[in-house]
Amino acid sequence: MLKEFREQRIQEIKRLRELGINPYPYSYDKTHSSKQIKDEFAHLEPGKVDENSFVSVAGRIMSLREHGKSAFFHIKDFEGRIQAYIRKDIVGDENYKFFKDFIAIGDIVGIKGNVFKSKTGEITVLVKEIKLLNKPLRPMPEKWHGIKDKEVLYRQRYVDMIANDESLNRFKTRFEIIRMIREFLNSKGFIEVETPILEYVTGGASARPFETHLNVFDIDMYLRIATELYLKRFIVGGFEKVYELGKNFRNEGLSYKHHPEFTSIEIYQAYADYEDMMNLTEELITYIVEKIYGTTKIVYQGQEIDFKRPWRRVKMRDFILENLGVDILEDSDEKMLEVLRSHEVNVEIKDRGHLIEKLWDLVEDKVIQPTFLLEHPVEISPLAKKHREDPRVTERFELIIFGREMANAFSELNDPIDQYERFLKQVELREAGDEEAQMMDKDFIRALEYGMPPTGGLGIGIDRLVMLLTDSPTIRDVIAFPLVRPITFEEEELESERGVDEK
RNA sequence: GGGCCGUUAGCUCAACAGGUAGAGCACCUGACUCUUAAUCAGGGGGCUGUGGGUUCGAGUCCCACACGGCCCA
Repeated sequence: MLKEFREQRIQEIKRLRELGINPYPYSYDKTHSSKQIKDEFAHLEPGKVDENSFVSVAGRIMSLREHGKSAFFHIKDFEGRIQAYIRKDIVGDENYKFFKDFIAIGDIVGIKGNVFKSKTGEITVLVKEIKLLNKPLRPMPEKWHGIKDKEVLYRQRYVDMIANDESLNRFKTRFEIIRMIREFLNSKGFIEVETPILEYVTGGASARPFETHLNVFDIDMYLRIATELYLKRFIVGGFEKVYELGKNFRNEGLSYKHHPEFTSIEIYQAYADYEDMMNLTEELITYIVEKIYGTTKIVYQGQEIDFKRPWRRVKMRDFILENLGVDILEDSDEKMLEVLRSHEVNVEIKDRGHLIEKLWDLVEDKVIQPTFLLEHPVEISPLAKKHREDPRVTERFELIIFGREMANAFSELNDPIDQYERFLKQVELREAGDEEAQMMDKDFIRALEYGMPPTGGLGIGIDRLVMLLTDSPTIRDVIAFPLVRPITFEEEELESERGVDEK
């Protein structure tokens, strides 16, 4: 069937060429987008053609209703859909025959004409001229159910975006959010910088890195797991407000909230502390939410989330104590282990840091509304400055929304001796088999020895933020081309053609 | 890694208790000058994910594998 369709189309293209029509022309002069037409002519009276109007618009034909000597169709462009109406008495016999013989659903066309409002009140282009801009070889997906097969959605996102408007819109929103973040930070004097993706040692997070090899020096390298340590080198060097928005890589599992290649932003501001970063976080995220929704309230997976400031602040110690009755600062490792076991948590690595992380995992889901979780213990925060009033904890916060970590920030540790000792502890853990423990970065220590001003740093997970703001249940819905288990192109094609194609 | 569910026409989905595989859309032919899930008449399209087994007979039951989804680690 698919093969027949393709054959038919190839024959059609041949006939077009014989008629002197290029099925793949070079450009088209558009005057309007679909949305501009709908906005500009919204005032028209139903049934009347605006003789003074002239528009030229292009897009893909998504539906087609023929009525003998006339036809209605919708074309879809980046901004939406617009209806067009073509009549034999207006375009002439020859052009109408061309339309009937050669124009079909899925084709990309350009149309020129006047604008009118149909009897049913829809803004419509009355076609004077139609030009074929591309003749696809494959059939479009079903017109009102779209594509539901997740495998096709992920492997062939272009088909998803053609068939499902909400998919196209989701990605529009994603890149809109990214643009707004840049807009916001640039307006505050932050400078977007770039740091290496290929690194000799990688750090700034607890994660297993991807390894690769640099032939020219014959050394193994890592893909970065975070941008933190290089951004701080910028601060040492004299930059005061920097950020980097880009991809990080962690060689770990896939889940609804994890993807090995993901996007984050890290922001550093000299002479600021974690309080300042909390304010920045609130301001930045409410700026985006209000710009997209026009209000501070959104609904995520049926749950209302209110970004109205100020957001709740709760200390990690207090929250775990309230919910599990265990004090992560005072109680013994044994007590914590006991609580974990009573919740049937399997603990593989039994150092204090991991026990605290596991305890937090148990209660994380209880935090729905935007909440700053404060003052994480030193053991689990090797890059954060100790709290000015309690050296057992750090000046750190995580932003938690809907049980998910959305952001992580500290008053940055700038004491080189303290940092060195923290790295040593991480190295111990690493040697004890914790593959996610951080690596010693001696050059980073050296940089700190030259002096880094007091600095506030903040990282935000862009994919998770986009999930929240587009009401997407899984991270793969907001990554345009997510990881999928590789099968060869031929296997993929066979899967859809079911062996009908002989080559 | 473990458990559960799924894979049938290009797409979205049916098919009782094991008995010749079906619908809508899409595609092709024809009718129709304000339709919008247009309508009407006709037509083509399937190795039921892959491999094995049970059976006179398997989309359906059993085993293995592949891919996907959900939950757990």
